[in-house]
Amino acid sequence: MPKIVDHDRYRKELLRGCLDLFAERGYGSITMRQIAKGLGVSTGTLYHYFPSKESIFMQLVQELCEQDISNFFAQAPEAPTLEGRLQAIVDFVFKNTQYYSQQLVLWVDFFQQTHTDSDHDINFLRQVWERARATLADYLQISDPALVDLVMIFLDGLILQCIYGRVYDHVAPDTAWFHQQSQLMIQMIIHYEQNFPQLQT
Amino acid sequence: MPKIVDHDRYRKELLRGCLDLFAERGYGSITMRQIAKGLGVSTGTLYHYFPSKESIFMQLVQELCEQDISNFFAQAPEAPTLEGRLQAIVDFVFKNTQYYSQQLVLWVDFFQQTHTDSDHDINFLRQVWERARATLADYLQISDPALVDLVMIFLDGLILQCIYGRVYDHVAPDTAWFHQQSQLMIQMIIHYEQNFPQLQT
Amino acid sequence: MPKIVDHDRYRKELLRGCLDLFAERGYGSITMRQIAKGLGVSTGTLYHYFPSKESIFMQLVQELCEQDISNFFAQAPEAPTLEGRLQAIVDFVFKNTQYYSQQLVLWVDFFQQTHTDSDHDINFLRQVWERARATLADYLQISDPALVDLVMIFLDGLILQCIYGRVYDHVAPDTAWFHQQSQLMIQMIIHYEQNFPQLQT
Amino acid sequence: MPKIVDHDRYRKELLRGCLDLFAERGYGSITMRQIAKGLGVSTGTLYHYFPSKESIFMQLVQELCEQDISNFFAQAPEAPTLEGRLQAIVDFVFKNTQYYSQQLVLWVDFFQQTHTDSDHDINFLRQVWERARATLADYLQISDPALVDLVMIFLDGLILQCIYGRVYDHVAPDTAWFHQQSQLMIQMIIHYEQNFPQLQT
DNA sequence: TATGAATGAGTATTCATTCAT
DNA sequence: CATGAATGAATACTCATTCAT
Repeated sequence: MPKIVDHDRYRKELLRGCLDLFAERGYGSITMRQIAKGLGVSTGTLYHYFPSKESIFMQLVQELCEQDISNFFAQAPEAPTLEGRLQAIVDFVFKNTQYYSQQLVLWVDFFQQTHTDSDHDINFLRQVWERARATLADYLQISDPALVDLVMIFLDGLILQCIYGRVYDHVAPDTAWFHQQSQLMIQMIIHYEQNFPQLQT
Repeated sequence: MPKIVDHDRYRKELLRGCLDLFAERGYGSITMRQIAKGLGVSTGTLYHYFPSKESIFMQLVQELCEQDISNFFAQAPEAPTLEGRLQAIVDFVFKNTQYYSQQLVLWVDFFQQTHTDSDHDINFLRQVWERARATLADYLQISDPALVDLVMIFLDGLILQCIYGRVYDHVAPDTAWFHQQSQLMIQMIIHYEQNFPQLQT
Repeated sequence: MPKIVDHDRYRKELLRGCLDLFAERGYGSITMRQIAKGLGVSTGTLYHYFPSKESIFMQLVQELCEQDISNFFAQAPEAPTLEGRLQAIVDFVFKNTQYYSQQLVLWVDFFQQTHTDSDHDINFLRQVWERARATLADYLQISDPALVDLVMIFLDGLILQCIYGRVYDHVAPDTAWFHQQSQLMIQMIIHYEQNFPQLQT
Repeated sequence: MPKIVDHDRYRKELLRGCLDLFAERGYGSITMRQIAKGLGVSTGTLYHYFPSKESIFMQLVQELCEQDISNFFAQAPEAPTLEGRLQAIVDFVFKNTQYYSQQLVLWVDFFQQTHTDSDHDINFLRQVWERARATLADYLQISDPALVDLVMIFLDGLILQCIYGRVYDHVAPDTAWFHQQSQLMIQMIIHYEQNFPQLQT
């Protein structure tokens, strides 16, 4: 009759709590004690659920990719036009600016980590990444991978500028600026796509 | 005064040597001994020129902003058309992909650092940033700040994708992909600008 | 009372399983989890039967002393001559070289433990030790305690050399060498005893 | 103009200070902080001279073997008869009972360590060990290796009994007992050797 | 009786920093 | 100027032990 705890469930719960912590302090700087404290458990418990700091980090990256990216895209509203769908995505990103800022920081951290330590199982991340791109392509109903990539580039760049903006201004991202840039990009794509129909399905 | 010049000269020399080091291991993970070793000096000497690790980091960010961003844009070739100038910029970024990847990673680190430690003099960075944007606007001869921002967003996103690509594939950025995306973006801008002339000077 | 018997029975069973574990890793290095795993039980169960790690160790030493030393000597064959009896003992030790190597290591560990922690009830060990010596004297039919001690010294030294040998050569103890040394010692004792009859009963 | 310290000299000095510490608490139980404190330095300094705890331990074993065993045997007095030389050795061991007790404990610890961790360079120890035996053979002027081994077995067993004695009685080794056993052994060897002259050079 | 989740002090080791030379 | 020895607090991680189930 052991203490009844759904080990896996609790592990994922803890994992979710780690995003803020890693995003705020970064992989290299945050300590296990800080993580444990942030999660409200002891270091011993943390190690009961995760074998190492690196493992937490890797599992977190994986979990976020899998759960959030596909999940959240599934919740996206239906829209009849490409413009509407692009708008929906941009709105969605805007509503979750902080979340995606954190995730971007996490990914860059991840880049440094893997880049340095060499031997890591990176394949699973690649797959998740591809799935994210496929989901986006699916939702937008764009078959040309180049255009999908362009949208991703734009969204990444947008998030990055928000991060920089937060550093310089210590303010929340500028709504007006965000929408101005989004509209500009959407208009460009729509406008361009009307003259180069091969871009769309 | 000659001594001071030498001292300062050497300091900047050391500083330049730090970019690779910080970019590869990240601010949080690299140690002063590793930096010293990477520069070929003793820790004592390092502390003779810089009061702390944080100081090196901050000075490095500043130095790179001041020197490189504006400097390198000044070296860009003249081009009669907007398309040519955009092309020149994209080519330039492509030729220095590694450098800008490192710098992007450095900036994200910087974000975490300042975000966490609160009290830092960030103003000088803001100014440098504005100067970089102004330089870009100047070179492109675009007066609409929105469009300049869009170009920056695109370039940032592009670099970020290169970083991600390096993680997944362990390869140098894909030349063909890079150019495909660049052309798409440039064509969109050109195409769009021909129908919305208010965008250009 | 049957419950208590079962409890005690199981406790001793677990105890016997601990010898290998303690002997291989040493008291200081082995962990309770390793012991539990080695015994095929949970840490909780281990603590159900033993109040602490130290307790397991002490009980193990006691158990081994009581049970094995006297027990095994009792199983020794009858022999009419001193030479035969010495031979029987040496053969017995040789057949159980591994066991006695482990026990010797255990005793040295015990020495460190008690030596450091000061307050332990060591008296029971002293008694067991005396009983072992008495048993040996009895079996050999030697009344001179000095000669009994000499035999014990020789046996201890022999085991120790086997341990060293195992470290250097990573091989099982050398049978030929073992017998050569035993014969030499036995001959010396016999030879000496014939000229100094006061040594024997 | 660095701080002038003879790195190697100081390292060996620290090493010598470690014998008592390791012998008293054992490799597995002693902590680096305790070692540092016992040596009167900081943990940082300790790690400046030794890369790891294991390294200290291994270097200590090597250092003691090399320096002490051969050194101290060299200081042994000349003696015309085998009896005199055996006496000299026994006296020497007796005078350094504590030292050799510690060393024996150290060796048993070493056995556990190497036995467990598998891959260690043990060869150098084997060589030192052989040198020690050769030195002993040389001094005793005994050419029969079997007899040399017997002496070593006797000495090891003697030390071991002293250790056990210390546990039970909490007293210094019993001088009378030590000499009684020594005399018995010496007489046996002498007596035996007079009838089996092949044992000597 | 048996389990294994939880704890937090403790472990080996690292690190930014200082300072005697 | 330059060195690298010295420091001790901090880090990732472990461990004996407890206790709810």
